[in-house]
Amino acid sequence: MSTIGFAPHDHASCVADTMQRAESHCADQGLRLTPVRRRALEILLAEHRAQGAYDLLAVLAAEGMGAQPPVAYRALDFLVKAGFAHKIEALNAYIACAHLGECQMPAFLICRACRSVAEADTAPTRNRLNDAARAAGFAIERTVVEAEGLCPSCQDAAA
Amino acid sequence: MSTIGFAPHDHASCVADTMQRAESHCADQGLRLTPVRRRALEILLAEHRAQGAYDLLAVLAAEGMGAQPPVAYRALDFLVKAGFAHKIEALNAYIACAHLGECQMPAFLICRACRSVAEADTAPTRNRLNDAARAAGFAIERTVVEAEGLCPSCQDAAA
DNA sequence: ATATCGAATGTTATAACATATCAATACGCC
DNA sequence: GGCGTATTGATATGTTATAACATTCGATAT
Ligand SMILES: [Zn+2]
Ligand SMILES: [Zn+2]
Ligand SMILES: [Zn+2]
Ligand SMILES: [Zn+2]
Repeated sequence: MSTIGFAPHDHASCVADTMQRAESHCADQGLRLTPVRRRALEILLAEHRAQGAYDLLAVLAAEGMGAQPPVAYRALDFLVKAGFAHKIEALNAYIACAHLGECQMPAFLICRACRSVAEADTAPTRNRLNDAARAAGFAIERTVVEAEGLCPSCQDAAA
Repeated sequence: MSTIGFAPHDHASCVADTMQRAESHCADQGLRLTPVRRRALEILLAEHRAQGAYDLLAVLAAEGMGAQPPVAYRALDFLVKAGFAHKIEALNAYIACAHLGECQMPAFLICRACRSVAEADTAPTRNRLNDAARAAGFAIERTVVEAEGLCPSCQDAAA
């Protein structure tokens, strides 16, 4: 369990490492990390918070990289499919993956106040859900595990 | 773990029981199950499927119970807060609770083809998430556990 | 009975999130 | 160069959700 997102850390190298790994992953897999996609990933990575598609779009537009919703959604679609980003269903928003591509079944701790997000890998949950699914004859393709609440700093702020 | 929603069952009494329990729960808690709210619950209960707010609204409107979005969203808000319904975040849709108010931490199996939903209570998952949250100093207020895939009949249909 | 207050509803408008469609361009390959 | 595919540009539309304010309803207190 990493709590990156709530804890202070060397964020500059956090970003640099991830971009590096994204580059080489794309090279390996024959994926094209085009300028818009690359910039979209940088924008998501800039903060360990969920950002809406239109937030992303606003930044891209300000930089002259396309001003229509499809630009943002296409980039997000690519990043999600490549495993570089996740959609936070409870917020209809997006966040860069904290483990670049190594996620099996991500779980998120989501602050409702500041939208910061910590990502974990919760294999045990999958087992439990798998039991339930098997009993029901249900074929799981994707799982969503999200916990909403308050992060440490927002708890302090509320006190 | 109940797999109501996928398995055949006496749905008429499933509905009647739930409405009964909703009535008495409201009486106990001083909540008002007004005509619109009652009808909204009946509509959700009619199927063990997720229904969009605008689907619900269409039915209410056809019956002369209000034709504007806030009508549906207010009713849904009441039902969710009372524990009579859940929002399925992965679909932006709503479903009646299968355990009327007895849910601690619901988990859902969601068919992407027919939107039928089975509800389970997964206390063990909570423990795992709680461990993660405690380690991060995060205060969980609500959890979302959803598995998307294919229900038994839609698997058969696809075969 | 009637004034008052809070809850619920009616109504209009708009915000926020997401996709369909088709044309134009860039890229990799032969 | 010529071809097929992936990507981008652009317009329009579809879908989900809330803000804001007026009105009505229901219980309570005088
Ligand atoms: Zn970081
Ligand atoms: Zn926070
Ligand atoms: Zn039933
Ligand atoms: Zn199905």
